[in-house]
Amino acid sequence: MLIATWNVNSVKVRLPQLSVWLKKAEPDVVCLQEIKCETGNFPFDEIGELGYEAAAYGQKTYNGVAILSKLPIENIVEGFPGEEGQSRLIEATINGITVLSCYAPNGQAIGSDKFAYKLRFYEALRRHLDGLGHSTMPLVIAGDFNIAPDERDVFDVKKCAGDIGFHPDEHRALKRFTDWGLVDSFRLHEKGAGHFSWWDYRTGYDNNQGMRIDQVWISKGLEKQCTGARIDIGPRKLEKPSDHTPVLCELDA
DNA sequence: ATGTCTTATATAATAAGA
Repeated sequence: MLIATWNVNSVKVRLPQLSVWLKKAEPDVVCLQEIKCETGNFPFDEIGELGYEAAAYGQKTYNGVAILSKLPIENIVEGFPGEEGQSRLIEATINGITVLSCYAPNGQAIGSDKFAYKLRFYEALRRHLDGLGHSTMPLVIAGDFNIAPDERDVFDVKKCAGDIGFHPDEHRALKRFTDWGLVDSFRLHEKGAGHFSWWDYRTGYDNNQGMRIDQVWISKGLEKQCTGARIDIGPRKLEKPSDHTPVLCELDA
């Protein structure tokens, strides 16, 4: 089962690129973030024509998450207690695996109200996993976590140190969350630095000033079944790209 | 500090969020 995550930055604007990529990459499951539309405005018909079922949880203007799947989607749960009115998590069962699409808060600036919300969100996310069960269960939580896990995951350690997305408070929050029993599937297969999933529109893509802030986290129970993981930079090079590009994880499941 | 993109409001620039 090939599972992917992609922050599309508006599913409406990105539908052409999404359509092209689904046909080319043929993932079985795709977690989307920043769909930026109300649930009722999600392009269910267009996605259906491409061979995917979809579960969406959106809101006006901002945020919004979805799960696309070639396999049947069951037990859909929209949101969780830590979202504080923002559509940032959707959960479903696919092929016996609990799949969550997650859009963690950006946090804007260190010390801001939005930064405090980001830290609260992570604490609530951990509590939510505790409620779901033990890490021996088959679970995948994929999305835009708005944190680069370690020094290999930013374009310039000195420049990024202490900035949003690479701050010690964020690393503590991420660790507390992943200590539930999650493994960064990308790092099971790639140990090197300089592999990014997001590049700021303002600094551009060409100089590779990116960060690896999108991850497919898998439960320890699934670790042995993870046969591959990669980032597909193709969509970031297209016309009118999202600022993020898809991250993929292959599971023998 | 700057750069750009998307959405909303409202029909032209701005603001907010990222």
